Amino acid sequence: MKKIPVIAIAGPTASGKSSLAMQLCKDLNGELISCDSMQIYRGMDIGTAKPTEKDRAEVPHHLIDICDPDTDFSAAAFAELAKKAIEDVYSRGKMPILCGGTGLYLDSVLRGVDFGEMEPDLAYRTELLAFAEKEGAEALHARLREIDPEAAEAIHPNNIKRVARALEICKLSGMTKTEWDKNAIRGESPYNACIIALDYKNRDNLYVRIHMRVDEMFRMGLEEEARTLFEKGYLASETTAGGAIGYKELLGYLNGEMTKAEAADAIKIATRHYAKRQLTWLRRNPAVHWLYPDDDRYEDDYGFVSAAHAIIDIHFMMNP
RNA sequence: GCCUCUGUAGCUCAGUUGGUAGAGCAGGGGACUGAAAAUCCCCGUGUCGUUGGUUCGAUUCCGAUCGGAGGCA
Repeated sequence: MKKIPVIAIAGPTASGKSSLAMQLCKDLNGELISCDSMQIYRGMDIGTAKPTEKDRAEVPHHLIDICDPDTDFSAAAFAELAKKAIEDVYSRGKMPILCGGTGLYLDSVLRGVDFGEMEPDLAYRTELLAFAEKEGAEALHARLREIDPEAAEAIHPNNIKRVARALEICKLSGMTKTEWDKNAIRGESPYNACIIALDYKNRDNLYVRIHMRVDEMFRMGLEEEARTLFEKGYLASETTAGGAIGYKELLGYLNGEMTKAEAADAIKIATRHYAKRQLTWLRRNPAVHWLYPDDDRYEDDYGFVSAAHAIIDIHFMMNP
């Protein structure tokens, strides 16, 4: 059976993914499918650098603003929705173009992981974290080692979140996490994906873009947006949305614990760290085609976009 | 002009009772596959302001000198 062709634009935050993806959508009669763990939340617009109304009117965007910030979301839920979106776009004769910085989400979609039905067990999670708090991280890790030594070997004892997650999967699935993973990733990817990832020759160029973007967010009213979310109780909770960069750092300022300048600085630092982690995630994937916006050989934006087209053309020529 | 404090890693600072030094942050690298903008792991040689002296040996003690902060005039 012929695989559905898709294009994926990945890369660290503020690298220029969105504008490249937008241009490709226009050039290739495509629709954009966001793979971003924070842009799915309504009301978090400025801090997550969501595409503008104008952009969204020009090119259809999928999987943005699909739930409220207090919703429990997961990579599995995302993969399910993304699969439907891709099939929908493709069935209408358009090119699905994925774009986003959440590596786990992107991979979950592209690998065609079969997650199956399983609701998260939040009560058990809390219980495990409380256990680690009281008895120590080593004690929690020992519990996992007893049930699933292989998974325990792979996860550092200090990483209690992931140790707890592994135990949760064991409990819910009735098998070890190691076994569960083997079952889930057995299937081959249903997509013929051309993955392009952006990086900068000079890391400072990326960081300057990040700094400018954060300053711009403040000018656009990030503070007001954060205050609104804060008042609705969205930021106080332990939800995924509450961990979003740009909001959690502003909490300290809204509580009067730091100045606005200090909060802005904290946002920039957190964003730089995040960008670095995104690059680490992408670098281990041998399938990605790297593209450098600050490469001297691109005289202008047009040259850069042309390079992206060349990569896409070659990919689909060699993988029809 | 005099007195006191201070000058150590990109930044903030420890420290060496004289045997050339170490934390946090920043920065770099890595992991990650049903919470992921989350979570976790690894990486610290720098003319110890400069210059004389004492000493086997000084970043550490003494003198001078140049920056910085404060006080008295």
